Amino acid sequence: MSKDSPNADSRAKNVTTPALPNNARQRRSSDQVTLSQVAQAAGVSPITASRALNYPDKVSDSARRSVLQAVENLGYVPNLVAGSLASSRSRLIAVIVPSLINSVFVEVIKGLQETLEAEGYQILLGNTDYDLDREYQLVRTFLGWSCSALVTAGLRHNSACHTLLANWDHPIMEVMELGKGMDLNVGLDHVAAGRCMASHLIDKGYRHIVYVGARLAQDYRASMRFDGHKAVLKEKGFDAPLLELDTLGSLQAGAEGLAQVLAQHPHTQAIHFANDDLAAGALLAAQRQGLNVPGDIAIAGFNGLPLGQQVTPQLTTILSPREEMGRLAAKELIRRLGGKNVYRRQHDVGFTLQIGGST
Amino acid sequence: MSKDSPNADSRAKNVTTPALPNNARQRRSSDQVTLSQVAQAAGVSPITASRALNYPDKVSDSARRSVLQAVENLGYVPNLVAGSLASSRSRLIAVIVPSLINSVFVEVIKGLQETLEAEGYQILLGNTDYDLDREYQLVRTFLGWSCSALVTAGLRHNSACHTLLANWDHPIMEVMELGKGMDLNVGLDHVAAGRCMASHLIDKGYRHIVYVGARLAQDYRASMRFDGHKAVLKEKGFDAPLLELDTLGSLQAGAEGLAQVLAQHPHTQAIHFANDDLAAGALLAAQRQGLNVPGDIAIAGFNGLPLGQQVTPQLTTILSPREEMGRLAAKELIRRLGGKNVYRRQHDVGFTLQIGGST
DNA sequence: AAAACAAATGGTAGCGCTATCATGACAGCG
DNA sequence: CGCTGTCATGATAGCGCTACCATTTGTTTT
Repeated sequence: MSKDSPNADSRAKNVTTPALPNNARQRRSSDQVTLSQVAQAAGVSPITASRALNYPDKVSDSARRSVLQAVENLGYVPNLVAGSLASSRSRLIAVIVPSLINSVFVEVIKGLQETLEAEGYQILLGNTDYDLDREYQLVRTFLGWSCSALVTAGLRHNSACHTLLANWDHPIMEVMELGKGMDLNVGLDHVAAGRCMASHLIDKGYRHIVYVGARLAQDYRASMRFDGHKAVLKEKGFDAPLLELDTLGSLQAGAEGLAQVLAQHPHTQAIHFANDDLAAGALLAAQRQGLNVPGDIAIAGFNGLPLGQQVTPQLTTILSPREEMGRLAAKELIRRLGGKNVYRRQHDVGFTLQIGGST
Repeated sequence: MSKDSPNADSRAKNVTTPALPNNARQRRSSDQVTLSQVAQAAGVSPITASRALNYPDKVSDSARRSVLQAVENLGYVPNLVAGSLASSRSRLIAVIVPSLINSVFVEVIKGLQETLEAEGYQILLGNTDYDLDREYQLVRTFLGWSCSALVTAGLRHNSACHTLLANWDHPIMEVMELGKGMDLNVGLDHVAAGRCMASHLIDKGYRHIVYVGARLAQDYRASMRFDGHKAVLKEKGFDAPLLELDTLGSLQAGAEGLAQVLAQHPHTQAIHFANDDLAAGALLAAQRQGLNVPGDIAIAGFNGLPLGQQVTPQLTTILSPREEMGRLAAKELIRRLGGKNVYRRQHDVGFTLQIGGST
């Protein structure tokens, strides 16, 4: 076949192509209904259709009605990606927690979620597994989604993350612990909580008290509680031994912690556990071994998990308002996102010493 | 001042303005670094910069290096919204669960999350509170984000939701229960699980067995387990009374359930609880009341929560592989998203009867 | 040596929506 | 009656990125 005599097909191409100024390409992947189609069906312009959906009182009743009708008829689903790009507002809230195993964070998420979802925000969830570099990566990704705000557990970040967030011009909410954060902060004073429980144990007459935590470098809030605990004991002139477990907090680990304390510190009268999972695990293990709680050994926890309230004797613990923390954080964010003035950047949700029969 | 003799300033304006064809508006809200700036700094075209980041082996080593360097220098954070709009791929996975209070769903999320995040997907989290209309709303919203896939707990949806999903051309993963779903499915057979536990109780010699659940209309999987339970009891010629609590499953509710069963069915020998929270609550309550388990009353649960393993006697339960369910669901989704063939749409993760001392 | 091919890069045109400005209609007012 | 102000609507031009094609250069094949 000579190249001078192209076949009909290629000639057809050569003839039709110049008709269009450039080759008109087709990129639309799906057959998704667009706002323009809705607008056309409703007999209005695309921008009016947009307004009818986003600012209903900016359009006439008739326009609004016909747009909504068209949406219904065509089964239109707004493309939020396009909307966000155009408006640089996404109604996404990034939530970054260090763990999903630990029910404490889940309860905070729950509080956040119910409040934010009611206001039409969606949650983008990230889990750092207690790794600050991972946190940085997640923050980067989430900023890329033009999130309306970011919630993160804790006040500690690596320097890259800090820089990134400091230059970000949206609300940042740091939850769990109380302190001077980057922007907004809702939490409780963990050092004070540790002091509170230590004081309680001393008031009860215990002198040989061991603090048991798990992976304190990661769960640094537990280590802040230990700081408070230690300070009180030092003030009273007592030793403050620490036992650190290598496994993450769980019932199983609590049983292990009890065994180690009994082995290493046989005179121990009371154990102050970093959380209720550990404490309840120790309490149940003590019972299996026939130890009397608090007679042989007193046990205290932290968090006020339901489990601790149901065991016998009831676990002495410090009740932290976790869902409330989430809800308050969400409310404050919403205030801020609504352009309201923020009077306080720091919110102390407090805690309650709950004295059970275990001490 | 006559209007014919404008001052120098306004004349300057009048002179400069016509130079631009139309008034050049400025929309860029933030001073965010864009890919074009990165490209310029790297001395390549924007599209090459894009490729360097998204398809590193499609560009030369030198180009890749200089782009990455420029990214670093300028602190560029990719705008994922823009990228998603252009490519209609978002690397977002919608995850819709009925509850965050129930730790079972959280564990599934955990399994999903760790697997998906490792592959660079982000989770958009939604909570229906067991409301199918709410589910529909969430699905609509999430489809608007051009999610890469959607994970939802359960096979039941309202008709609008069903239609919407049926016309959606991305993978859909329905988890928790096993059955013919819309697309992919990873779960376990709840009827069989109910049968399994009922058979165990009968084998143990119990005849008067009550099933206790909470809000079965919502937690319909618990009611499927009851169906299995009932079927077995009927086959053996026994009655299968059901007690339905009005509060959601919790330790507290379990204690309440025990009290009601003892009041309404005094001859009851065994209680088959819909889940471990209820069962453990009842077990702990029984102990507080001085009842012997299983002597006075046998107690069984479902899920295999750690709590049930730590109480004495250990709770007889059915172990459901929840994190595994999440991980498997995520893996199958990733296979599918990677364009791999799917050999099986249904995956049975199974369950294990775990016999403790409580029956 | 010419032709065919692959690899690297770039120009262009959107993705679907909304911010911005412009316009036309209509009321109020001196 | 013209002037200003409000309201509803529309035309236009991006948001920042990537798909698509075209082009260039270097490498292999016949």
